[in-house]
Amino acid sequence: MNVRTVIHIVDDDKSFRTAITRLLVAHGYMVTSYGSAEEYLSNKVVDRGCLLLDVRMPGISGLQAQAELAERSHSLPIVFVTGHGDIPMSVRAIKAGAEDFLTKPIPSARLLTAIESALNRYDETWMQKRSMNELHERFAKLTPREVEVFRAVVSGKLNKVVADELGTVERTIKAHRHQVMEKMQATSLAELVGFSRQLFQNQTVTVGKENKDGRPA
Amino acid sequence: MNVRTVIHIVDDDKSFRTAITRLLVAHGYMVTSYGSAEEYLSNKVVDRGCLLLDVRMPGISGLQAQAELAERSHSLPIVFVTGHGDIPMSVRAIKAGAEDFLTKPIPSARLLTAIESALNRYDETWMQKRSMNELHERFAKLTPREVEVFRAVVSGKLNKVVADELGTVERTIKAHRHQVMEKMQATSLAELVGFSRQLFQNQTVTVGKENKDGRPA
DNA sequence: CGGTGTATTGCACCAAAGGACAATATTCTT
DNA sequence: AAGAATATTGTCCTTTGGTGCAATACACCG
Repeated sequence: MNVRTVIHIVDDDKSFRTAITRLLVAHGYMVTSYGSAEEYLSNKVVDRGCLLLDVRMPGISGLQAQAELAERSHSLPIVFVTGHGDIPMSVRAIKAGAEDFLTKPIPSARLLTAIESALNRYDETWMQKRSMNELHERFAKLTPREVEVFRAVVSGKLNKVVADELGTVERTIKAHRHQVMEKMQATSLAELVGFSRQLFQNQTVTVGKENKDGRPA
Repeated sequence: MNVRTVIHIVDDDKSFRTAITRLLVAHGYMVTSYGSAEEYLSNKVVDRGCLLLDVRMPGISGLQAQAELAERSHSLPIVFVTGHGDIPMSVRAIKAGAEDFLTKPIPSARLLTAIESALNRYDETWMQKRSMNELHERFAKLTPREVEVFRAVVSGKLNKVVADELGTVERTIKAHRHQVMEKMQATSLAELVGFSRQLFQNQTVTVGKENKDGRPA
């Protein structure tokens, strides 16, 4: 079984959907189309692909749909397509992560390259996502106590220090630490730290001495 | 001495520069203006600030200037400002990292919020950049051999394994490792790994077993 | 109540990392 | 040639980390 690649068209203009579908099918893509954002949103997409999204539609607009999908951490890259776009609209869409913003009439070549680009992004993103999911699953198996130890350990604290902080003894920390390594499937501390960075990329490290005035040299 | 915040205006329209300068000065900003991209590019900017860049100008265009500045890892966020913009242009600018893309005539409030937003981004970025520079400076002090050891160590290898790989003995690796910790100013392996991630964020970790078909479940 | 999972801890032992003190060899610079 | 930086290695000792084996305690579930 091969990977299905599906282009999803969401546009209230039936003739547009038909035309684009024909074009894309002719180029070997599998296509599904929807007459409204609501219709698309009610489905859950799992295939590799991208989304051709009209901005102006009755009901939920394209931009609203984009926001909605972002909350769901939707994985499909979005190519906006519109007949009546303006610059602020395009700026907003791109800032919100859209892959491209095309105006009708759309030259076929332009559309196809946008789709290719979107699919490339999909592929790039996908591995990372799956990797992240995997890590989250492992992390979810940790007990609360183990989570505490995990965080302490990847921040470079010695076992005995962690023991003090958690009000216990070193031997106990060793036990938890062992469980953490086991459950996270880490083979070294370095790897565990790597996992931690992936999981909580927020905890950015800032290095270096402060300037007195907070300015660059 | 306080932090200087300077807004740089690059526009070939003198009257526009004057008007905007007046507006911004009235709002407490320090302003410098340039009649062409070349003029701006020949200066080197060090202050906190942002750049108001016209897209269409004689000589180097705003978009070209953006590309040029990107190569220099220019730190100032760019707000594009134009009288004759179109959607593809705005998409390109935003994709290339511009903070915003405004069309003349620009409502004052719109411009001011864009600038505020740009300055916020500047502040966010700045700490990271300085942190990164600091790390690069430290890293630059490592000898070639130490770099090898550094890379091996943060990948979780045991000293003796590293020794084998580099054709030497464990004691030697310990010596280099010590130097690495010293020069990178790391107080723990975890921290060193963190530094490594920052320096070479490329080396993304991918976790989990491959699906046979490479697709999500 | 008995089983399971979690948290805890002790003891002993081994492996790995790191520091102290020291030495040798090479290369490059002044 | 003298001096500095680099790369190398040795021995000895300490600290840390990791494991095996085992036991205690608590909470929750059927």
